[in-house]
Amino acid sequence: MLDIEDGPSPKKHRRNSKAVDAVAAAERRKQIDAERRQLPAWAARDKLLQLLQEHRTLVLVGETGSGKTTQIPQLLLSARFGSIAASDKFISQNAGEVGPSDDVKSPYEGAGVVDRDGVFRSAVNHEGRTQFNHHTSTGSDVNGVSDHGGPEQQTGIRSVGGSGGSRVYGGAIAVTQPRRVAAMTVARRVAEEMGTKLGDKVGYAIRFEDVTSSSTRIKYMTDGLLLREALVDPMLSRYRVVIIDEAHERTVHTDVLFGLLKGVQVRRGDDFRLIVMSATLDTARFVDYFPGAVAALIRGRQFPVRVMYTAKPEDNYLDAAINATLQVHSDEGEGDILVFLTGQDEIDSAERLLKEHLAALQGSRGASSSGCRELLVLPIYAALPPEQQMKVFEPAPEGQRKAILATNIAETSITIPGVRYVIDTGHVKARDYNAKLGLESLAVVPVSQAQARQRSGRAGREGPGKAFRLYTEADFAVLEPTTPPEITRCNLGSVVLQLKAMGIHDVLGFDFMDPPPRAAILRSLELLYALGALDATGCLTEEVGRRLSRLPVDPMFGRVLLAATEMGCGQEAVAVVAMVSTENVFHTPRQKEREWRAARLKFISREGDHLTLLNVFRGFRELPKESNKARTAWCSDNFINIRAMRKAEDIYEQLVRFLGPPSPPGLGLQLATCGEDSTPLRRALTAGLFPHAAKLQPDGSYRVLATGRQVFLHPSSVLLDRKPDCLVFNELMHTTRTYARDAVAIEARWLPELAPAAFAVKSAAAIAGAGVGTSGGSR
DNA sequence: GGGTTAGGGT
Repeated sequence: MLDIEDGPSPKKHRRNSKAVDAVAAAERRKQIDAERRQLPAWAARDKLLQLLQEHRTLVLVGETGSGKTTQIPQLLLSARFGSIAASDKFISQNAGEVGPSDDVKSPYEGAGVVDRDGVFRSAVNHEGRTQFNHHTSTGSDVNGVSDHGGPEQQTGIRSVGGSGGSRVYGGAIAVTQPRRVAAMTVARRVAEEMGTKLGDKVGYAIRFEDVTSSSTRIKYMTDGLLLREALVDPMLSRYRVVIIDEAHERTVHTDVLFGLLKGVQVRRGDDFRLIVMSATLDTARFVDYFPGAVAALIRGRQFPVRVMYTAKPEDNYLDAAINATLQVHSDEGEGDILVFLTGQDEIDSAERLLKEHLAALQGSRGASSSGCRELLVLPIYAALPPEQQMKVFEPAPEGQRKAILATNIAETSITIPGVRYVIDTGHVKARDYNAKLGLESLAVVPVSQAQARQRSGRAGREGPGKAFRLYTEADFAVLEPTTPPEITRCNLGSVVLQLKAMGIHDVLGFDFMDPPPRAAILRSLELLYALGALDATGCLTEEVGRRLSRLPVDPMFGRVLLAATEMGCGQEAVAVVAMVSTENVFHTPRQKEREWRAARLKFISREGDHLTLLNVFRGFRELPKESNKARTAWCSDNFINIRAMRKAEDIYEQLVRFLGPPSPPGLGLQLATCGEDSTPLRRALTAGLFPHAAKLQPDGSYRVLATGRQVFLHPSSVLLDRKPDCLVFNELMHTTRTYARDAVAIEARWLPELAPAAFAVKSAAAIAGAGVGTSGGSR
């Protein structure tokens, strides 16, 4: 044991405190060890390993609280899937001590009544023991794992040119997450569980941060980052196992990875293992997609959530939400209320209405009413400044209850402690993309059943909860089962460019799990051709295409950067591109419109939004980087979102690293400055954004030159009261009308000069293999 | 003349 007795006294003292630390650490390890064994994933480990030995793809359903994300990678490592000796201290210490899985299964036995949609309506607790209830579902349950899913398709694996040949592959385990915070926090936890330093055996990598080393065996990372790695290393040769976690979220990145991984599997054969982890039960899609895949279930640990529906449809969900909040507040026991609304505006007005109601109630009851606790109304959405966001995480003061009015940020991205009641309006503001029109839209639509379940589940994180769905059970039944994958409803410019850069020529034939609309792919090919990233045969061009694929920005903005380096305004262009790659720079609360408008005045450039954003960036950069206080105050005073600014700064620095240095990954380009002359910058913007060039019409609207479409300048644009004759804009967004957002004034005569390919008619409609056409024509 | 869900990038 620990020797705390020898040595001279000063040293002894040090050793003593060290020893105390060591004892504390040992205690902590013991506790962590105990916690691990409580996890359903722990109980499942033998079965899981067996499955993984027999199958190259495992589709693992691990419900909330199953411990899949932290435990499965460690399990693989201990079984040498991560090519590390099993002498790993923690594992060897414990490997022999584990009893039969059934021994550790019992603590989770409990009972819950699960209805058809898999949501608890009520639960029966076993006397004195059950705190946790798990979803039960299909099939029998052995050691917490049950095989389910479709018939195995072992024959589906084809070996092409021998499985892997003599290629020696690396042995690390990659675990992808859709969000950076998740990658960081899970890595930290697992490092602690394994008793190693973060960045040693366990690490993480996200866009601006790489906390890994040559000894890293388990690497948590964002899915987008793994996709980036695939660009350089298409066989993902550093990894013996890739785990795609939260696969049910179906991000664009996971969906592209699926297709790539399928190819990797074919080529690497038995040398490679894929685990697709999902929190929802619909594994059939995954099992059908990956040849030879087998599905398994690890039960979760969630408190029961009782789901309630309205008896009749509500004609105004906002009013209904306010009434429901007040009703829960007056009728239900302790616990905070989480209300799902669709957007900032709606949240602002709900907040106002709720407060009015509360004030009226207070008034009618008189100040002496003591039976009624206070209700603290707190908004949360992504654009809210961090200091206001933080308020939802603070526990409500004694005798008060929080009502949190949230967008879907509270569905997955953040977990708010104390929530026992969820109010689901059944609506969400969702982005969609019309490929034929090249038009994004943002509209309030009904949620999917999966989304409704996710929302309800937020009530059962800390104790039994209740979910109030502001629609009828019949209405729930006719909702879409799941939200369509994002890849089927977004602009594919970057995706197509990445695929091309990875040597996938036939993008239309790429094996997507859910193929995007053909029109969306064609449109992206056209755009990339117009930008000069693809040649007439649909192949990546070296001078433009290859370089654009390396830049972590939208291809149009990448083109702006390349042009800017030639036009002597690289510095400014990098700043502008960094700023437009960031959402929500300006905080524009409705109640304080006069204030934020006044604050914005000093940044406004008459030439457009890009130059206005540049002024903001310059202003921010003048503040000392190390003075958080000064920066926070400046942002707060100017109604500017500090998170957005930090992100813009990170992107700025990353882009400078990519563009400037002479050797790879640097492109060795000159980043000169154009000072106060905006012309070079506006010309560079034109060189990349010309597919979005528009001309003023007599009625004050604009006409997009490439498509002939009528659009309106977005009311947030600084050009709204100036209306230049010609402009380029970042994107079109359809809400109440079709709006052009982020516009800059240009000269019409620049267009044929800077974008001859697009503004001279060309017939490239049937270009080899890829159906590349022209983007627009001259007018 | 009038308005922006949430994520993510070697």
